[in-house]
Amino acid sequence: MPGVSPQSRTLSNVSPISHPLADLGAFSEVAFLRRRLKRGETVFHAGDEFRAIYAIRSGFFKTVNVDQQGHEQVTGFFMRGELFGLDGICASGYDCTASALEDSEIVVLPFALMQDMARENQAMQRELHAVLSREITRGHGVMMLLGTMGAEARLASFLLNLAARFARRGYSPSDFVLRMTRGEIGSYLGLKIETVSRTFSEFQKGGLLQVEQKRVRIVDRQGLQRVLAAS
Amino acid sequence: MPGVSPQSRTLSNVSPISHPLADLGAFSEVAFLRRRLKRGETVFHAGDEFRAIYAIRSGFFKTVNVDQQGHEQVTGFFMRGELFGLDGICASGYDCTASALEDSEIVVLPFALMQDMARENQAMQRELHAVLSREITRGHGVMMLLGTMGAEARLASFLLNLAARFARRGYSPSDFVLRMTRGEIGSYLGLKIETVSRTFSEFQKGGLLQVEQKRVRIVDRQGLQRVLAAS
DNA sequence: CGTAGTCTTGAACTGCATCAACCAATGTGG
DNA sequence: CCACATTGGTTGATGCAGTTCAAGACTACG
Repeated sequence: MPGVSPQSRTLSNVSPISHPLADLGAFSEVAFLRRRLKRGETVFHAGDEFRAIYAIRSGFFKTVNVDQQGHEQVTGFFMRGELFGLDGICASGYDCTASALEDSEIVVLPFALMQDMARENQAMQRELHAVLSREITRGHGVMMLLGTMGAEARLASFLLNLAARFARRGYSPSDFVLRMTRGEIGSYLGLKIETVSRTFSEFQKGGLLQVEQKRVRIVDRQGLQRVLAAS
Repeated sequence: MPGVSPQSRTLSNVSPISHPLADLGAFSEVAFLRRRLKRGETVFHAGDEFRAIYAIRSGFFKTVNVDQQGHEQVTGFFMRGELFGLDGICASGYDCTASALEDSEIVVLPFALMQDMARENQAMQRELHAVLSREITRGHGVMMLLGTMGAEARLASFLLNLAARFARRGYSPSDFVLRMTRGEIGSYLGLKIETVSRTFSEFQKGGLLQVEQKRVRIVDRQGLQRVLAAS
């Protein structure tokens, strides 16, 4: 923490955040320790002692949970400005493994320090609580997706969610590159890789998407939303 | 808040909490406002302005989320000592509707006050953060269940989870009464009511359970765990 | 340039949903 | 207190969405 004391900082100038996860751009501007990761590197493993949460400055991450039976599932994808590692707070440790899907840079936010800051600064406290509750809400969204939607609706929902998050970062919401594999998408959506692949092809044939490998162009946004509604 | 100032209280004497959601017995002992509800009454609706979180003194609750398409899903069941209403913190409002599954009593914990207390008292802050992150972790568990398990494993997991929570409250972990309907179980587990019913019957025939209406006796706990492992 | 990882597509299978009928428990009004 | 309605639950028959198994194509990276 070179120079400036953490308590003197504030997050009150952070713009109100909408959708799925945090968008705490401001966190990533703060002079905390940074860390660079290459594609495939892990930030922490499930069971590691909890010390910090992480804000993404650049790149793309996934979190993977494993249950007692050894089933693995991707429980989240995170992009620039979003936070991960929020599980495991005050628990025995992280309950997931976080790894980079491309070369990335993150900001390490030691949680003890975050708590100190939250106690000193009400705006900071509110921000922290908002981040946590937003992650709870995101979980509910995934539950609904897995519990009530068919394969087409799941993929459509996933793509529209990605598009919205790219849009808020100033990227094109209709033309982007998927950083994750079909298998990872399937894991997240509770589908097999073949089903994901077939559904992509189907969307392409239906004129909703243009897909070439990892690049996706959303041709008919409304159409995708209709797929959602049709479920 | 009659008499005692909130800042003077502490939660540091609360025993460390394990499993699925909060077990903040201590919260319910505090002299906050209480509220009695009859079976079927709702505590809050999705979209209501967020003001408080709720601790259960007695009874049983469910939370139900609704998405844009109007799909409903039960996202949680909560029993004595557990907290609900954690979503919607610092968001526009609750994202679920909470209602009582039987005549119940809850403690209203105004969140602004909780935040004040958390800023004054580090133990309280830790407790609050633990509760929030535990709810995130619970969400991950449900995602895994919905994303990777078959019907039998889902129901087995559900019953074993209930059993563990009853046990920690001093009730029998092998003989209890379900407070929710088959439909509500199905909604929570991402299954149709007929599948839930059939799976109960199947477990009964297999000698794992004895079921009569809402009363469930777990005859072969190990067997249920084997069902989990078999998935 | 070759090998490993990723993706696509086809064909057959299966687990859960759907549709439908019936039963049991609980509640209501005459 | 009984007749009837309502709600919740069970069970069977059938259908289909998504899985599984299998084979081949494309891509990327050392």
